[in-house]
Amino acid sequence: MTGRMEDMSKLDGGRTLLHETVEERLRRAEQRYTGGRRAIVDALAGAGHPVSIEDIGEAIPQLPRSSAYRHLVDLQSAGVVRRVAANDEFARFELAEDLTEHHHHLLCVSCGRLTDVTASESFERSLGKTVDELSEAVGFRPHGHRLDVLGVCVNCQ
Amino acid sequence: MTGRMEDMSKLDGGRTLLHETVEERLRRAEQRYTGGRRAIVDALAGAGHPVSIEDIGEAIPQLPRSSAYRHLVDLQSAGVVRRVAANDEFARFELAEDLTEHHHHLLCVSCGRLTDVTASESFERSLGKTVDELSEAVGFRPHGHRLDVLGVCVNCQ
DNA sequence: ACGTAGTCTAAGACTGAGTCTCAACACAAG
DNA sequence: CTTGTGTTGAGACTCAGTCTTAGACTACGT
Repeated sequence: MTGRMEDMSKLDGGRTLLHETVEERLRRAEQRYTGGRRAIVDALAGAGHPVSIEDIGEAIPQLPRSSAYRHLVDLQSAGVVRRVAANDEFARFELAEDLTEHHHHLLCVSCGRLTDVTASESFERSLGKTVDELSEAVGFRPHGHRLDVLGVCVNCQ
Repeated sequence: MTGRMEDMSKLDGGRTLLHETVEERLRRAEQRYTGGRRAIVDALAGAGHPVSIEDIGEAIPQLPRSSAYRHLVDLQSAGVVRRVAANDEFARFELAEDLTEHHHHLLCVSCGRLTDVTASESFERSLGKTVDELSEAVGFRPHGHRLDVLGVCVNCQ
């Protein structure tokens, strides 16, 4: 980061609560909530879909890649960020599920783009039940699940 | 591959049909079904879960990595093999869905291992319906889906 | 204010999974 | 056997992601 980042925390909407929660989690992990980290959280919160390192580089050009990677690791171990595997070679990142709402992904097999979607309550219940059944059968202890729909997005059709 | 591989196609059970289908698909892609490729298909068919390059290297030590990677690319474009993204940095590979049966994965977040599981008919119907609804809402054209349960496997508990 | 101990950052060297190249090889058809 | 096309092994190469290091910042005690 060139110099400082004091103008990074642009006020906006209900984001204050998010930042407080993140700060709290980082503090618990004995980490500081610095400008670079805040900028990444802002980028993730504003995107509405998992973002790649490339996206982050475009959103925050002042932030060196090495710093971005390091921040993402720190944010992950503080439980703020989750790594998402797409089908290409690039990792994507999104805010931890309990900081957003439970959702699934549409994955475009042509351009690799991910889009967030939320399913109905009743489907989620049925899904949860199935997940438990499948896990129990082999002694697996489930922490969560992910459902990705593979296909072609509007732009690529 | 050192020399030839004529002793690679060990007879076994219902695998003959699989090999015929694979051969047909490769021929359609103007590719030959050689010993190295056959060995990879055998390894995938026998594993019961998506395998990493590492796994393939152990199962077929004579096969150089560069050849394994190339074969996997060829098999993918012939529609025989599918690449599976785990949550670690390593790619895994499994036979295309129409060569096995539709299934989902248990993904151990500790060791990265994937296990195949199949869900009930009725759940699959409900899942299919939800997938269609979610896709239609944003003009996405779905080709398929994947459901991964994240958690800790028996060995890692 | 001032030190100072611990944390954070930027820059770039480094690692390694996956790709590419190329010369040698296998097979099919004449 | 020869010629054309597809295949193979070996290793060089790429580049996303990690590690290292020297220097900058922050919190906190005095």
